[in-house]
Amino acid sequence: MGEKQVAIPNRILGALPRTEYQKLRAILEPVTLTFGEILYEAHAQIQHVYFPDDCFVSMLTTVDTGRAAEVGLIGSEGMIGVPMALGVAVSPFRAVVQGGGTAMRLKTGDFRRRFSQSAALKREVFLFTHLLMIQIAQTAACNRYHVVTQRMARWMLMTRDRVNSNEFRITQKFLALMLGVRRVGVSAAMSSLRERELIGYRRGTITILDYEGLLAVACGCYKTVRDIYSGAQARDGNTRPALHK
Amino acid sequence: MGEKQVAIPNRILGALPRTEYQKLRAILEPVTLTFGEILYEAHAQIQHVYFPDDCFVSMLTTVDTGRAAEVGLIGSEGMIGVPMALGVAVSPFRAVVQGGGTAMRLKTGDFRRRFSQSAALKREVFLFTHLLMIQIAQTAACNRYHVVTQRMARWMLMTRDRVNSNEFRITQKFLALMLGVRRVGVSAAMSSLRERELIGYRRGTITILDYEGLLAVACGCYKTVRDIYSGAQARDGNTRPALHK
DNA sequence: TTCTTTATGTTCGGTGTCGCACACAATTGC
DNA sequence: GCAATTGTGTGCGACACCGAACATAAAGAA
Repeated sequence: MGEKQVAIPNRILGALPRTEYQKLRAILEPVTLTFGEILYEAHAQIQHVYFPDDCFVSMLTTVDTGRAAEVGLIGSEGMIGVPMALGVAVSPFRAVVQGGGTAMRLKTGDFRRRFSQSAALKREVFLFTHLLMIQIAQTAACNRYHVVTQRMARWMLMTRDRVNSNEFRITQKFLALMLGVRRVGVSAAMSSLRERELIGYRRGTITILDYEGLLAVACGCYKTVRDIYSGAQARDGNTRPALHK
Repeated sequence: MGEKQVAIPNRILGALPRTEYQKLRAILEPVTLTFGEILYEAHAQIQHVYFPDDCFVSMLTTVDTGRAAEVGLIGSEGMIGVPMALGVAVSPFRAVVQGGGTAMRLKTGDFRRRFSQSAALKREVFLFTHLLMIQIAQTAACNRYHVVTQRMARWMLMTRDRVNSNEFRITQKFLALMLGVRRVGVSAAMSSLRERELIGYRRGTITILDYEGLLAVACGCYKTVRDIYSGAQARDGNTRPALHK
């Protein structure tokens, strides 16, 4: 039996064969990420790739000057630093910690070395890259078609999945920044949801009271992406149904 | 000297070492793609990957039921079938030929084989994957912030670059579908641009009359993405400045 | 030719979001 | 205790876009 099996919160790391993981383990550095911390500035060199345990990170892209919009939300299901897997050491996006917590990280050089040698790591990271691309594309369409209330509900549901809790901290101001709308719009949308008893909130803390109800308010983008993620991650052993030929 | 060097229109294929390309050449199948042709349906198996010569293809993602939005535009600078490079044989998007022309294609099995054996092909395809991701993300932000006229001008400029001509065929109806707006909106925006003598059009044919003027009308998203693309592709021999460490 | 189809132009009321400004409430620091 | 900071709620006019319906114009088919 040997040493106790410790649960690995991060899905990518958790999906690696035991031996692969052990090799990585030695060079993985546990870090605590705090709300607001900027992991990458846009167009800056990537120094580390991060595998979140229980934190989550927003990917933001900038338009014009000053205005930004969230294009992706990454938690324990993924990795921050996907460009490294594509041979690029510059992050096109700004990566901001939305929910504090712990993560494991690797120096870019270490990542590059291990990545080139581990078929399993490649497979997992590439699969996540694919999923992230889908999430970003869905966000593009979502931004085009759906109103603030729907997009906000989607954001809350996505966040819930990533923090694995019905309660999380976010102010209206920050939520407005993520969605790319005025705080006033978020304020109106949130009070509407509170009135319908789908959520509760007070001064920076949001609680999801009625998951199903919120799901009904949110646009289908949430469900679409969630199902693709969970479909890709539903696996027995090494089989990955549907997605792989 | 040997045989005559034929120009390779597709950038990915053109960037391969001569010997690599020769090996691919034997199994590349030249095809003619016509306007409206659907290369992949969303969530369907990928049968071929395509390397456009002078045609270009829209990637569309669906929301709700029936409504779709363009998330990417791919011409001779890229490849259709990026998920294959990530180990996934299912296209998350619908791929529709927007501008007819010729392309080279590979069966998925052939692509997989060659891809796993060619470092150069991997490098080029992964770089393009990275660029495509940036384009999609920029589209997400663009959809959020910019008005129809700006987005439409951006689309025209992107298309111009891909067909390498100031004139191309597209009806208001189709342009409306791509942008995810009403045809009425496109109609108004186009007549505004015509009045300012930035473009000309009649029954399905658009001509860019004033590139600089159109650039001024379009949102910065066009320039942002264009510069990243050309920066990544500016290369002397094998050096790829800035993007690679 | 005439008929049909396709492409483009115009009008209507309704609504979601904008930018701005201001008021109030809760928390923190002194 | 009080002041300062931060978070939230409201009102206002402006405007881009929506859905729908209808009108005109150009191209192709009979």
